[in-house]
Amino acid sequence: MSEAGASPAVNQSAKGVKPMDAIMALCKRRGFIYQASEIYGGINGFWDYGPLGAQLKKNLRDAWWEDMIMRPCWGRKGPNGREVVCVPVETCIIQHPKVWEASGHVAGFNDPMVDCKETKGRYRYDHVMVFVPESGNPGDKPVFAYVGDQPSEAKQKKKAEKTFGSITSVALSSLPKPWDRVIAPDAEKPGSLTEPRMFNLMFDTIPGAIRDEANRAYLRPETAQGVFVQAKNVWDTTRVRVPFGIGNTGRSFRNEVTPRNFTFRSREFEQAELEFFCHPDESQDWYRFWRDFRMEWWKSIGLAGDNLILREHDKDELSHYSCGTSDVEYRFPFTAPGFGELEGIAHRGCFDLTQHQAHSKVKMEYNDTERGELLPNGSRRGERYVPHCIEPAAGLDRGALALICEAYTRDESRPSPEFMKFHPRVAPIKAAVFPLVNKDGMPEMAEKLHTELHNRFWRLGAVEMDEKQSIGKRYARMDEAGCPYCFTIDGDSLKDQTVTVRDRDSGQQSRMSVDRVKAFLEEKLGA
RNA sequence: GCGGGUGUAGCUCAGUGGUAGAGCGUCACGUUGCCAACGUGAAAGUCGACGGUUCGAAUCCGUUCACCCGCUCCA
Repeated sequence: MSEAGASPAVNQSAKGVKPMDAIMALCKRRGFIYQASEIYGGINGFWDYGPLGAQLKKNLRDAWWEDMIMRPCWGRKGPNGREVVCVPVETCIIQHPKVWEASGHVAGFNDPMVDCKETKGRYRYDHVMVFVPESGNPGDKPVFAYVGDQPSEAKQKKKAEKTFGSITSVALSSLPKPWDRVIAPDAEKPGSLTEPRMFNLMFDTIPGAIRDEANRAYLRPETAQGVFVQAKNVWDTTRVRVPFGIGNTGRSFRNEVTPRNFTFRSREFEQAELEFFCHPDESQDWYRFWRDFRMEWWKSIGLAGDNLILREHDKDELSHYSCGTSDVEYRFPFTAPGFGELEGIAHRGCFDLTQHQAHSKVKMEYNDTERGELLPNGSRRGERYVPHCIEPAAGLDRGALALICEAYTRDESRPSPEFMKFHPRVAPIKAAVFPLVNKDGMPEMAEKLHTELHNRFWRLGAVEMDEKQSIGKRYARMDEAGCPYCFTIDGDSLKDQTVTVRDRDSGQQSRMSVDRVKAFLEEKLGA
């Protein structure tokens, strides 16, 4: 999952932006999100979920698991005309350090690095050399940076000789800053190199009782690599056939330079990633398939308005190995009028498996017995290849935050102006039961209904009973928690066994037989 | 990383050197017959933390932590 950040405004004014302060206050007040270690003053970049937030996030995670692993894409067929097959794994936060060397994450961890703003290249500071005129004085002409033994060396040398004639090379570190006349290795314009910086983007730790630097390991910065290093085991041991997906969810850790924007950029966060493996020839079809489905999925759980967009990366934004990447982006109050990434869907080609094959010396080729030459006996010879991979990688904390922001609604005309309009599927409290008045047999009948509903729906979320204070306050409390349906037992209920159901969003009430309540909720909750 | 702002009860905030406050929420009792109703009462804060000045600090000074906003950054 990349970090594209907010994209530019697209014809949207900032008006109608919800107040982030009020959303954060509600999150605290109602127990959605607390600051981590709050009693000690908090810790930068870490957040905890309270009871409602934990259930909300669980519902989001469950929805992902159900719709991506258990019944992928709601049972629809993939571009190959067959049902989509996905299996789960659960891999460790700490992997062998070589995993992160192969993935490219470790590069630049221990050494000062310079970045190129133009090409997005990153170089070890002490590896960057510069061609300068032999006289030592380039005047107002640019000088040419390169990295030894890289293609950039010959290219830059040619340009430098054309500019200065006889040249010599010096270390970048010997040049005075700012380097506004330095043309970076693969860049066109001068001045694109940043100051050298130490990057400490992965958290590290030292497994083993004796503290020994040689044992240094890292907390994973993404769950995806756990899938790649086990992909061969999965296709060797589980009878899954390409094309198929492997899902992995869990915590990841990044030492973000600037944690910001509530939980949006946290140092500890949870991902839900799918790596979908397919034949190279089919990869473009699968890429489009997953991109479109993931957008549709986020809409289905309540991000249905124009605050959600699918943004295809420009060519110059793509990683060098990717031939397509899209982001599902949400217009958060703090990114408006721009957007922030919820999920990246990347065509990763065979980059990751090839990298691990090279570093581990373990063949990552898949033997596809549905392909290859047809033999006289009717079977196939089989085709061996490194599968290509489509990666829909979602951030669950960002997803939960988007659900919260989208749900937050203020309507001054309502008795309870502030309420959370969660989609029933993700709402942490699914239903509540109230005795209109706490006497005359109403509490007993309410308790009976509450028990019945709880026994039926506890797997999905809370079913609450509230008999305290006035009926209006109880409705308001449930509105703020985002509970979609409240059932009230009144005097008539005891006579004719009916109850009223109140719809959170409209405030409308209707009466139904108490026997029908369970079926009503089953339908509304899709249970 | 730079600049600005904020930090006092669960939430929103008042309190500029002399007894720690309000509204809302929460809880209890009573009342209450469908939308944050009413009455009475209660609980709840080492004033972000540490240090300094002072007879005395929520208040002044220094340091620090956290959050928000704008730049920067985001392998």
